[in-house]
Amino acid sequence: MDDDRWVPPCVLLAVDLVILTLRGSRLHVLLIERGVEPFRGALALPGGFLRDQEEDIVAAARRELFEEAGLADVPHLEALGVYGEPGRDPRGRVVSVAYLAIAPRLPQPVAGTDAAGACWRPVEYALTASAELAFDHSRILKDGVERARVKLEHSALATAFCGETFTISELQQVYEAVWGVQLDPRNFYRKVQSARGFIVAAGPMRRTEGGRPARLFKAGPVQALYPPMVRSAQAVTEGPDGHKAQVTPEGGTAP
Amino acid sequence: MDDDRWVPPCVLLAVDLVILTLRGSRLHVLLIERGVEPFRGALALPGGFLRDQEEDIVAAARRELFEEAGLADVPHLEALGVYGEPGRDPRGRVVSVAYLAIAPRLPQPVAGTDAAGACWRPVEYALTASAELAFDHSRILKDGVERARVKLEHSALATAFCGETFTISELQQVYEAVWGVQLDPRNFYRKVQSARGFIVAAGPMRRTEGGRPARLFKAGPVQALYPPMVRSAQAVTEGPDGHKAQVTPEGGTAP
DNA sequence: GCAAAAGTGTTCACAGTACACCCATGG
DNA sequence: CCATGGGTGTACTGTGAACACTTTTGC
Repeated sequence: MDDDRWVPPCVLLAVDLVILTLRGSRLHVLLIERGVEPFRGALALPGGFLRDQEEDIVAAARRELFEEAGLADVPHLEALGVYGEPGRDPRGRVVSVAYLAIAPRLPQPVAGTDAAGACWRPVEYALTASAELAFDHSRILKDGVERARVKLEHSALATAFCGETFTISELQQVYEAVWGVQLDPRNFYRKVQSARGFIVAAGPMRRTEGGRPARLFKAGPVQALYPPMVRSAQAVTEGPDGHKAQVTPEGGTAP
Repeated sequence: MDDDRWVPPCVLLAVDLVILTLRGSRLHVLLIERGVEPFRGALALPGGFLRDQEEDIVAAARRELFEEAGLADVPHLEALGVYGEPGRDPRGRVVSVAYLAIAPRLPQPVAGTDAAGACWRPVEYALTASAELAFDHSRILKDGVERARVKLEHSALATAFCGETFTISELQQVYEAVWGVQLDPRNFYRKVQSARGFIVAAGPMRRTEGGRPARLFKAGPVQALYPPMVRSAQAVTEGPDGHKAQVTPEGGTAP
């Protein structure tokens, strides 16, 4: 790879964060308004450079999250990918490591030193052309949302969107918001309980808001879901004109 | 993220490659024997540093693959992850981007400039303690193999292990080798054909080696498989004492 | 009682498995 | 004719979707 004289080139290492949360049954992403060039004034994912040579990459991600949006204690950061094409950043060769996190109702973020403002935006809005994020952040966000959708099927991630304890219908709202579909409450009820170790009863307590009180659950011990929560069938989505349409994997309408 | 005086730190960017292929119905990985320090003489995944500031990361991966093992034309490199803990490389702060590739019977690799030798090793062997790869390459290889297993379920990746055209039982051998299980040929035959766009007939030609000639197929147009090839059931694996045992997702034995 | 949400039971269709059986070739 | 692997038909079984129905609360 190198002879003794040749010295490998350096690159600037950055982190970017896709932080997703649920607000009012819609999926939101944390964005900041950039306070410095380049892309000053544009919306972007929170992130920034490594502070020094020794800083761990995940640690840098947590630090930036705190500095730019005042958020601490975000539970789990999952590596999403690397974005390092030459030319993606006008400041030079910047390679960015993207992380994905998911959390229950997070507090209103506060603007930090390099960010003129931090805010939650619905992901559909953030992905429209009118929002146009800085750098290649639209791409990163798109990858992050897709990753979240897939993870919901095979991992116990959905409970991370909820609070300490939750009802089954609250958990259902997570799936509906992230997947953008409607699910049958009765079948969801059983399906989620049949996944062994996914959720466990949290005391005989009950909480209410409307009809019959619901049992409370908390996240179970397992990470990998079996059987998985499959997304293809049973999924019913709102059509543009308000009626319901079957979602098929091909994207067409089922016969 | 930075004030005007502060300059972000540089890191050395490397690439590592997990190249998988099938040899004699077993899954093999491409390894090199390191010809330079550190870890001189140890086995490692092929890889190396970016050549210059402007080089694309995937391009660097392809270049290293050619330089270290003489392999060109490896079809598709998929980003596997980033490995960048401080201390993973004694030469300084090295952040490595790992790629995964999968290919049909690749030629015998040739040793390159920095590699004393390049060779195919069965993955079970490469993952044992006795093989002990350099750096954190055991971890990367483990992640790569697991990724390949999962991708076989949901994507048309398996055809990439085969040649231009292949029979259905050849395709089955791919699944059996990567998953480490045995499948029922009759059911596999139909299942693989029911996944729309996965494989398409390749002419009325037939090829033979034993019994009745088999139809030839080639890779179809789709990337995502529907329905997916599920791995859980129907999977029968050889027990240590030779008899067959049911594989359950929990790893236990089915009742 | 009525509305609303939680939770249960039951039916039906279909997908996955197992396996009997037929087909096409080489020796 | 037999061995070998390719390919088809079919019965059984479990899971998911659909939906009727009961339970428990507030008003």
